[in-house]
Amino acid sequence: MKTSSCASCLLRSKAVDNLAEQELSVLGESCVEAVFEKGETIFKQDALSSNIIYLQTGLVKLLVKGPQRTQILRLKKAPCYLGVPTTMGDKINHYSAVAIERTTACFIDINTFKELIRINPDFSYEIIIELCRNELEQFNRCVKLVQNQVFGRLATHLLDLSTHIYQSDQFDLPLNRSEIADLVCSSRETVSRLLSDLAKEEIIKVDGKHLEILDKNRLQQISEKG
DNA sequence: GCATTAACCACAG
DNA sequence: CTGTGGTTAATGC
Repeated sequence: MKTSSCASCLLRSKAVDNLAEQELSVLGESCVEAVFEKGETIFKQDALSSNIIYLQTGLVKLLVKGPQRTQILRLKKAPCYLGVPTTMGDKINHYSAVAIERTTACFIDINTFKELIRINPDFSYEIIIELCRNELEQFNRCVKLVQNQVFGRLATHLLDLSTHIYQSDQFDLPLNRSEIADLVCSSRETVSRLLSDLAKEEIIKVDGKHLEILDKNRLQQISEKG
């Protein structure tokens, strides 16, 4: 088994930047790097989890099995940690993570991670910050989902893809229509229709999975007012 | 009542 | 896998 050299890693997290040389080598010894192709599962709901995942590159969707259908909790883009709540908070995963782009992930042994949290406050601080930001994002998403109409929910997520994930007005949708529906809590048909409607209004341009945002202001209005 | 919203079904590229 | 049309139920003037 090859051990990773976290000391020389260019993609390491801000938290890991705070580790001393000796801590870095401890981390490296308990850390394994793996590549996931689009569609491959990184970890699975209900399975035992004994690792914290750090995403170096790529894009991932988090899924939960609901009573009716599978819900997409959210998308997560590298660099970020995955599974801290689900691994620290319980023995099993409460959700699955599936790569939706080619993704490189480091698997960190939970005991090593806990030990680093314990001995290095600057490391812990960065982890807490990331967890807190996550929680705030989740709260916002929750309110949007519950109080906005589908139009607004879809618009919000298109803007999110554009500004936070791809940093461009043009990108290829990483999900099919049905998955977008699972993300915005709607049906596949409605997503199809709304995308064509937005295209008719010349707010966006759609060609299969390719999407271009033409009128960001109007999309923002729709996103806010629903 | 009448309009709007959005889900479900069905069927065709 | 997608786009559209018809139908239907819930909700709001």
